[in-house]
Amino acid sequence: MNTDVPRRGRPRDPERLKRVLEAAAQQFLEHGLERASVEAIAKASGVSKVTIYSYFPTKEALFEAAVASCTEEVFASIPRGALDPRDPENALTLIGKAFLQLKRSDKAVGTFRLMFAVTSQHAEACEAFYRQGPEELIHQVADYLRAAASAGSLSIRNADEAADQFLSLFLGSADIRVMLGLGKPKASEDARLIKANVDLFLRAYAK
Amino acid sequence: MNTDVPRRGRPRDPERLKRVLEAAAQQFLEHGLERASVEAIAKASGVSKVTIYSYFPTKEALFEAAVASCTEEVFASIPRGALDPRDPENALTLIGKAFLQLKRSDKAVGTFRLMFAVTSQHAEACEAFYRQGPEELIHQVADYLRAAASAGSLSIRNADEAADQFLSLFLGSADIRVMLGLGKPKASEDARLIKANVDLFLRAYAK
DNA sequence: TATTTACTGAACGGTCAAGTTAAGTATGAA
DNA sequence: TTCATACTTAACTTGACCGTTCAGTAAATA
Repeated sequence: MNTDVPRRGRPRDPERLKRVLEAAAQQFLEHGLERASVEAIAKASGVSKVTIYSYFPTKEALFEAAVASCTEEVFASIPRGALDPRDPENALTLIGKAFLQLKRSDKAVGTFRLMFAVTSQHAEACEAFYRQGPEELIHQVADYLRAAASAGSLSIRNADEAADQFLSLFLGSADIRVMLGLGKPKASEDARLIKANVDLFLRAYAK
Repeated sequence: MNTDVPRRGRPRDPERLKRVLEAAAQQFLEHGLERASVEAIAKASGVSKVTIYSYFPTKEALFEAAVASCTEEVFASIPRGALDPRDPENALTLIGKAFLQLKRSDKAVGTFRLMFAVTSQHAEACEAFYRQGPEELIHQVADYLRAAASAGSLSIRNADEAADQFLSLFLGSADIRVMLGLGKPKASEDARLIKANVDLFLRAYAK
C-alpha cells in the first residue's frame, strides 16, 4: 500500500480506497476469507479488480487491511466518562450495556468469527486484534474497578482479574448462540442478563 | 450414506469409514472447510478418493458427518458422579477442571472455530452442535447446582442462569487467546483461574 | 498542449480442487 | 466357481478464482 503523494499526473481518489475497504470488510465478514472473491469485492465497491491490485499486492494484504480497519471501528464504542466510582451498580450496568451492544453487532460477530478462522494463516493479525480489542477493553474496565476500589465502593484486590471475570460473564450461552448464528436474544433478555451479571459481581465484590 | 447391509458380494470394511471420518475431522479442524481437500483426506486415511465419494455424495456431507462425530467425542468427558452436593467448593473445582480440560483441547478449539466459521452454510449442524454441546453442559451443571441448593449448600434461585454464569467465567481472556491461537495458558494459570472463579461464584451464591 | 499518473474492461494463463469415469483387482456370498 | 459388490489407480472434466496483461480512457500538472 503506497501512500506517497506523487507530484504529477492524476491523483488518487481517496473515496475509492474507502469503498474498497468497506466492501472487502463486508464480503470477508459475511463469507469468510476463502469464499469472498476479489472479483466480488470489486463489483461491490464499484471499482475495477485491477485498481484493487494496484492498492494491495495480494488478496491476503487486502484482507489484513480490511480486518485492521474493522477492529478499530468495532471497538471504538465504549463509554469513557460518566462512570461514577461511587455508583458501581450503575457504572457496571452501563459497561455491560455498551459491551453487549458491541458484541451483538453484526460487525463484531463477523470479526470474531473471521479471526478465529484464520489463526494459522494470520497469526500477527490475530495478535493485533487481541491487543487492540479484548485486551484494551479489559484494561478499560479494570481502570474503572480500580477507581471504584479506591473510592471504597468495591473490595477488589486484582482489578485485571475482576475485569476479565465481569466481561466474561457476557460470553455464555447467549453469546455462543449468537456466534453460531442461532439468533440474537431479545433486548429484554439482554437487559435481564446484564442485571443478573451485575448483581452477581456486586455480591462477590461487595465492600 | 447408505448403511444397508447388502446380501451378496464383498462387504464394506467398517475400518475404512472410521479412518475416513477421523482423517476428515483432523483435516477440517486443522485447515477449515474450504482449505481441507478431499484428496488430502483420502491420502491421510489411506483410502481412495472414489471410495470417499461412495460413502458421501459431496464434500459437504462428509463435513457434516465428521463434525457430528467430533461433537460427540469432544463433549463426552464431563464427570457425572463424585460431585458432593454438600461440598460445592470441591465440586465446582472439579467441574471447572473438567471444563477447562475440554475447552483447551485441540479438538474442542478446532470444533468451535469450525462451527463459528460455517454458520451460514450449515445452520442445522450449528444448531445440533449447540444442543449436544454447550446446552447439554449447562444442563449438567445446573443439575448439580439444584442438588447443592436442595442440600442447603448454596442459595440459588435460577439454577440454569447460575450454571451459565459459572461456565461463562471460563470464557474470558484466556479462552479468547486460545481461540485466536495465541498460546495456551500454563497449568498453573488455569489452576489459578479455576480458584478465582470458584471463589467468586461461592461468594455470590453463598448460603 | 504534452505528459504523467489513475483507472476501466475484457481477456487470458495458471493453479487448485470437486466430482466423474473407466478399467481392473480384491473379497466374500451363493 | 461364479458373480456381485467394494475398492484402487489414474486420467479426465469442469469450474472457480487469483493475479496479470493490454489497449484505451480520465484527470491532473507543467
